Amino acid sequence: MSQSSALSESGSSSETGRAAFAARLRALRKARKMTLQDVADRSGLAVSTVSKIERNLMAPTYDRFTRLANALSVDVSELFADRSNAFQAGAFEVARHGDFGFLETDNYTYEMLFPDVAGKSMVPMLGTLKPLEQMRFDAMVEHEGEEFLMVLEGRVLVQVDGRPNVILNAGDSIYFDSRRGHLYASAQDTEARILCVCTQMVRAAAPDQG
Amino acid sequence: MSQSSALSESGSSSETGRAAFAARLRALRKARKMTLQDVADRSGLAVSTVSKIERNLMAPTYDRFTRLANALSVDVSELFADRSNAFQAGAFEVARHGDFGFLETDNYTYEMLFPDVAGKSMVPMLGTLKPLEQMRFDAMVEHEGEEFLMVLEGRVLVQVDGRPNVILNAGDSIYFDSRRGHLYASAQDTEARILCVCTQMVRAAAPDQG
DNA sequence: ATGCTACTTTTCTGATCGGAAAAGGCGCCC
DNA sequence: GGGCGCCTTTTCCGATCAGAAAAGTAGCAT
Repeated sequence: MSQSSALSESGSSSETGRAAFAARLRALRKARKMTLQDVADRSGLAVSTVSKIERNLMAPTYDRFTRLANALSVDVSELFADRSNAFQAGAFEVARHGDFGFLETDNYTYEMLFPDVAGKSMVPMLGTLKPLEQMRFDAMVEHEGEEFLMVLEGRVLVQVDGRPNVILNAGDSIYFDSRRGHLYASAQDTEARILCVCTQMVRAAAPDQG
Repeated sequence: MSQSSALSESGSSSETGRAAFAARLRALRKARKMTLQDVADRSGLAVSTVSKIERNLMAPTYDRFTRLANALSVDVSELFADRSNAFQAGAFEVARHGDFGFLETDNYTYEMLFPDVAGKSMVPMLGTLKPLEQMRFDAMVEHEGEEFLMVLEGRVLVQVDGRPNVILNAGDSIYFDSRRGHLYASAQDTEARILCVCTQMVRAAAPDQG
């Protein structure tokens, strides 16, 4: 008893998601049309144990945990992640040229590709960059994840916080940690076109309402 | 499979890699210059518990588990995955046009971009596709992760297992689950150029060497 | 219905976990 | 050396987990 106040398992708020986990576990088993016995055999656990875990009557320890993942042949992380609106297995989507959602900021015009594919682990977008003189320079962006940029047309100036500026020509590319502040601009007086792929959604960087 | 192949758990029913897990946990804490007390506070666990877990004297249950991940502010999956050669924080690398490692297969010529950046979560590559008639069709590739493909030049035929074939023109792109077998080819009698980004390393698909 | 079979839940007991407090280190200052 | 923080490990015991076996539930024959 006692100390658990801070942890408060009972409170729905600070749940560690065990209920969801339990449900996921059962769902995974059912999806494979396996019985408790099957899972028990493949994992080396007792049937009763699997049953209790699935009904959230018991919190499995590390070992049972990994064995369960193993028995269901999923990566352990899949047992934790809520994939309810995750990338759908077997997903497949085509984006025709010009077929996308626009995202306009002070500095950029981005065309988000595949805006309808939820939970994808990469976010590809096409960008049109204004010339340097027209840019606001207080608007460096930083966000979680990694970023890949390739220049399709024109010349692009890339500023990454704490790194020397780089000029990229068409066909050049750059890969960096998005957590560093970064900023792109056309390096000439015409617009440039880029393809940019992030591993995480970029918040529609509020330009100056800071 | 994927990640921990090298770790070789061997006996499926024996060790579940807890020792490695324990070590990783301690390493993570040390890297953050946190004490057992710190982790205990942030996780709501007892100091002794954290100590025991780190020394592999105890197998934490689901709840302690997620709390620990939380306290160390890592994703739970990171506690399982061995990131010994992970992406370096603040990484930043430029690839000039023509500056890459070649990867030649029966069907494709790929140019891996940023081959030296280890542990990046996206693997971008440029590809030159031979015309359809010259392709081997028994060599569909499938691998973990997701895949993004954009056509830079030419017209490309994309076959994805269980999906209708698609012809992409320059500027078109496609996003799909790489676990479905897939195959690209130039849809005309000249070569096509593509940019392809995967979320996982593509094994140098041995075409038919058993 | 009765029985049969396949699957799941409950029960009960030993094993292990989890936490508070006590006991070790260890470096440092006086 | 003794005292003193700081961090870690050990001890001890209640709480929880884990498994074997018993009991319950459901489908499906006869």
